[in-house]
Parts: sequence; structure tokens; C-alpha cells
Amino acid sequence: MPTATFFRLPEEKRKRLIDASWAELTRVRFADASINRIIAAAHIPRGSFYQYFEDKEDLIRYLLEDMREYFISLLRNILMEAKGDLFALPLLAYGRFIGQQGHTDPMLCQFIKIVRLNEGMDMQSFMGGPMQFLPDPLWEAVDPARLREPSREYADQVFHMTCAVLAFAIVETLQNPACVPQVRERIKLRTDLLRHGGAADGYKEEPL
Amino acid sequence: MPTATFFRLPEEKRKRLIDASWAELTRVRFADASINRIIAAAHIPRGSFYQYFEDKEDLIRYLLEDMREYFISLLRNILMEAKGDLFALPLLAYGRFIGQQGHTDPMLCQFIKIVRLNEGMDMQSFMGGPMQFLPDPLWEAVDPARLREPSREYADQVFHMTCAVLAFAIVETLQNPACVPQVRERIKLRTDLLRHGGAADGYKEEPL
DNA sequence: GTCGCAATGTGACAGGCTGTCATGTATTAT
DNA sequence: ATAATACATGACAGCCTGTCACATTGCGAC
Repeated sequence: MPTATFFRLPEEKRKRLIDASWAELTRVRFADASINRIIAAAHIPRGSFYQYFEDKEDLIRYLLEDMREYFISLLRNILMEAKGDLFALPLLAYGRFIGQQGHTDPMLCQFIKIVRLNEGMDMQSFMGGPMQFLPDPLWEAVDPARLREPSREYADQVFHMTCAVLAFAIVETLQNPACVPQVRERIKLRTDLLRHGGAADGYKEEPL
Repeated sequence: MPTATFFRLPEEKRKRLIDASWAELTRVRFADASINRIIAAAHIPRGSFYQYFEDKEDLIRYLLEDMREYFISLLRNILMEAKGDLFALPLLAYGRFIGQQGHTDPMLCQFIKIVRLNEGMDMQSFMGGPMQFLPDPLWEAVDPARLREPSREYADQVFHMTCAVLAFAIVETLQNPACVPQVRERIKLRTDLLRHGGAADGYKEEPL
């Protein structure tokens, strides 16, 4: 987390640093991002940077937090469009992320570049972090009657799985943009799997 | 990929380098791993290293390839125990990975340390790489009659989802070893979701 | 206003790391 | 024996990071 000092900084200076950071992170991979270049672009002395952030990872975590909040609100809107149907989330959100209008939304633009550069941006930090459990604003938009079990715990699990479908679809597309139609089909198939199950009817399960 | 020269190296020298590499990679994160330390430990001159590998990532990719093959054979065994039931894979494999006997298997030991150090070792490179599609040896062990649709394409999707369940369970456990029982329950719930679906019966789907 | 303390700004520096390259040595083919 | 090819090696240039001693500013107390 940035230091208190950072938040007390004059607006303009803080913005300069943030902008330069995004510019660097959308240009090269996290691993190759250089504090040197960031502070040079932002005209911030080296010592000052370390007064605000512990290190590069501290900075990155902070920047990604913004994204996380943005996505939650985006997903909330989509979920409301879908009348609270969690299973509809992957395909709808995919369209929003990959479709044309994605290219006008600055936050989505940054996200897309980052996922491209970082071969999936360590999906775990996204799935395990923001998308591990259903955030409150999203839970409010869920229609529990659509779930086999209307509890929040159950919704958590469904949400996690649908998010995984969405995340892999996005990563796959950004690494091979030619395959949008196949990815769409795959999302439909996986969503259907989550809705109705993939086991043959009436086959006895192996005991666990 | 390592150069041809690397493979022509005398056994002993190659082993020294590989061992030192594993030692480094199970001690610090990928990001912090140092070629300097590896070559010092292996008594390999700097110039030689670059004759064998392009860079650190080249080395890491090569080492992880071994792991991948090992896992496929491990999962194959488990799948055969489960009489070809893909849905049984996550819980069974989880027990094998996290249970006691994991600590005697050298490859599993390395895997566990690496996942711990790298907060999930960039799950994407594992899911998107080795586990994106059902590898042939695994497909041979699947009983397609247990699937709603017995095609290989369908099995691919089911496999991908079960692997995701397994992967997240492992990562979660290694980051918080206290929660094994909860994670077990979560695996069961998610597996059940994949088997029988999570949508309420008879609810009309939102059109996509 | 001025004294003093706390907060902040600053850039030189030490120590690490990487990738290259010129030069040396072994091996093979002719 | 000679040339050509493959391989070994370590010094080096260049980059990067985190720190630290010192300068500067802001601000309340007197």
C-alpha cells in the first residue's frame, strides 16, 4: 500500500506519477517495468518514489486495485442486464470486454494491454483476489431463485466458476485474437456445463 | 528451449546445472531467481550458461516442462483409479498433492515449494499450457459414457473445468495451509456443480 | 517572527544483475 | 597438417534497485 505521504501529495504530482506508471505498465511486462523510467517520465526524484511506495510491486498492487473496483461495477451492470442470472455473465461480459466498445473505455484498454503483455497477468492474483468470492455489490444483483441452492455460499461457488470461464476466455482471445468465434462457442459450452452439469444421467458416481 | 549444445553436454555437468537451478527456483520466486547464483553454485562460467539457454525464462520453461509431463502421468493414474470419471479427478488428485505422501515425492515437493513462492506460479501458464486441452494419455483413460456427450471435445471442456477446480484448490491450500477441510468441501461442491449443474430446475434461461 | 520539531524532498552511491563479445581451446573433417 | 567448426570463458558495459545523509519546507508554540 502507498504511504500516507503519497495521499497527501498535491493532486498534480500524484497524477503525473500515476500516469507515468500506467504508461510503463501498458508498454512492457510487469517483470520488465522499470522504476527508473517511470520516475524519469514523471520528473519525480528517485528518493521521493521510495517515500511513496515500498517497491515496484507495491505500486502495481495499488494500480490494479482501481481496476478491480472498476470491474466489479462493470460486472454488476451486466448482471443486472441479465436479470440476476449468474450463468449468463461470462458470455455477456466477454462481449463487453472484447467487443468494439471496449476500445473506447480507457480502463478496459489498459486492462487489455496488460493481459496481452503479461500472458494472462497472473490470472491467480485476479481470480484468487478480487474474484474469489462474490463481492457484496454483485451479490445484491443476483437472483438467487435461479440457483439450485439460493444461499450466498452457493452463489459464491457459481460466481467463482463463471469468473474462471470468463477469465480464461479473455486471456485466450488476447493471445490469439483470431479465435473469437471458437472462444464464444467454448464459453457457451462451459456455461451450459455449469448450468446443467456434464455428467451422463443415471450413471453411478465413483465414490469419493 | 535449450540449445543443442546443452543436450550434448556431459551428463555430470548438465546435472550440476539442473540441480542448482531447481535449488534456486525452490528457494526464491521466479522474479528473484538469479542466474548469477545458479552458475556460481553449479561452477559454470557465465558465458557457458548463455551458450545453453537464452535467458532465465528459457531455463524455467525447460524445467517446468518436466513437471508437466510428470503431472500428466500422475493424473492418468488417478483417472484410472477413478474408473475414468473425470469429475472425480479434483478431489482425488487434491488428496495426492496435499496429503502426506506428497512430501516424499521429489517432484511434488518442488512443485509445492514453487507454487508457494510464486503465489500460484502464474496459474494461467499452467492452465493455458498443459491443462488447456485433455492430453492424449489422459483421454485414453477417460470413460466417455460418464459424460453427457461422449465426444473428445466435450471431454476437453470438462477436463479444463475440473483442472481449474484442482488448481485453485491447491493454490488456496498452499497459501493458507490451515484450511484443508474447507477446501475439500469446496472441491466437492464445485465438482457437484460440474456434474449436475447449478441452475434451478425449470427456470427459464436468460437468452444470450 | 523565530525557534524547533516533524514531515518531506533529493540525488549520489553501493551493490547486483544481465547479456555480450573477443579471445582461447578442443574436436572433427579433409 | 590444416582449416573449419563447435565450445569455453571471464571481463565488461550498462541497467537497475534500495538506501542514506543531508537539504528543505511546513507549522504550532512561544
